[in-house]
Amino acid sequence: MDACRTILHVDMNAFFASVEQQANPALLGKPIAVVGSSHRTVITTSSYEARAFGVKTGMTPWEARRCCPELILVIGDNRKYTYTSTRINEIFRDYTPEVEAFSVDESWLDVTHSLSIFGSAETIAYLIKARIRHQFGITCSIGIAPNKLLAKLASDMQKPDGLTVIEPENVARILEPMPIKDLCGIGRKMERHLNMMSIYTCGELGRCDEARLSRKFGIIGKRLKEMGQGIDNAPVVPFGEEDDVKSVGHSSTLERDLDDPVEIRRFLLQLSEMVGSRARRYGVSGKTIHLYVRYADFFSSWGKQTTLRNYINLSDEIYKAALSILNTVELEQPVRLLGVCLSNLKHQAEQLPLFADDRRKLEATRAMDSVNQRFGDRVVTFGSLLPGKEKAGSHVIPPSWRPDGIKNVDVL
DNA sequence: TCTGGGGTCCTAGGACCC
DNA sequence: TCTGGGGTCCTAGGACCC
Repeated sequence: MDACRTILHVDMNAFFASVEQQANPALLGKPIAVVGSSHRTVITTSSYEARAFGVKTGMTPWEARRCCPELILVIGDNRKYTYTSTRINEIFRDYTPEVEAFSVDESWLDVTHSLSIFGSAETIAYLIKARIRHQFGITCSIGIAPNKLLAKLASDMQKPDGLTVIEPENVARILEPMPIKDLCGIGRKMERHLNMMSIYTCGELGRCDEARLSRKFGIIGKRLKEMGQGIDNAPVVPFGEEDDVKSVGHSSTLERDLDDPVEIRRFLLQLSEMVGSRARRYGVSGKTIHLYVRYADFFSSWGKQTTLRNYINLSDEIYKAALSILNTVELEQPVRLLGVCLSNLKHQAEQLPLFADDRRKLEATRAMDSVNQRFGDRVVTFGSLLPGKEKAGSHVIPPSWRPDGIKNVDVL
């Protein structure tokens, strides 16, 4: 096998909430939760003070207030989080160029080749913790281990402000009693399936017959056994070397359920414009359009996709394709959520359209994009969006957000 | 006052071609 | 005309992560 590596996993503690508490010292030491502006929002992150009352991610503000009547709700400010996340990742790169952002608040660092410079992985971890605390006033938990899987497991073992080392010789002892769902990649369903096979701990998973796992889970079987043994050869993939983006999508829950076709179409156009402008910024176009609808009852929903002959990324072309899908369906209930996603992507240099009309359309799109990039999304938009009775509520970025440019979106 | 948003990967089944 | 197999592309849906 390959040479022994040393990997750090850095997990920012209650990231969005901690950033807000630093930005407004009146919130320090108080139970707070970060939410979106829509009345249909959920808790994105809560401070440790709030978690002590049982406040959890995904709760509605109403549920959260029931746990914690003093809870302070803060509407998320994405610019603060993306700015802080980007600066923190710059700190990481002072210690190794091999930094992979897993999400807005988690990164892996391969420090194997930095140990001789800084002495030890623990030293690097302490330096990083001190700098983040000094510069941003927030804490993180760091795991140190021979691979990404174990480093992530380690960073979860002490929160907040923890530092946990899993030495190669201790892997088996630590994994033996560890519940399988603590492994990144084993969720609720997988846990249940494994439990039905009498597998509850990583130790049991690691000893399980590979053929038995493969019969049940297919090609994942081998991987599952390895996970139980703490084996993970996945490399840390640094900035700019990731796989190409595979899809670009936006979905949004409406402020109120809609059944007016005109309003539904207007919202669809708005989503198409968001998808299109991001695809153009990435320099990608795609030929599969996916439309997703969730109905008022929350539980029933459907998704349909269509694949075109041509690659597109202009907003009105995306809209047309999404609308053509919508038109094939008789809506059964008012609509709660709409989503549009562009996939089957091609990274391409832009071609000048053949016809003058199309060239003018492209120029108008570029002008619109450049204004929006300077002044924020949707300052300039299509006329039919302007009546804007149904403005989308502002969303807190999903924690899976990564700084632009982390994904490889270069024009070929 | 019920229940967010952005992704990736995998599987199964069907259409179509050679 | 019937039969089978492999490869590719497509749609639909589910599981997982943050």
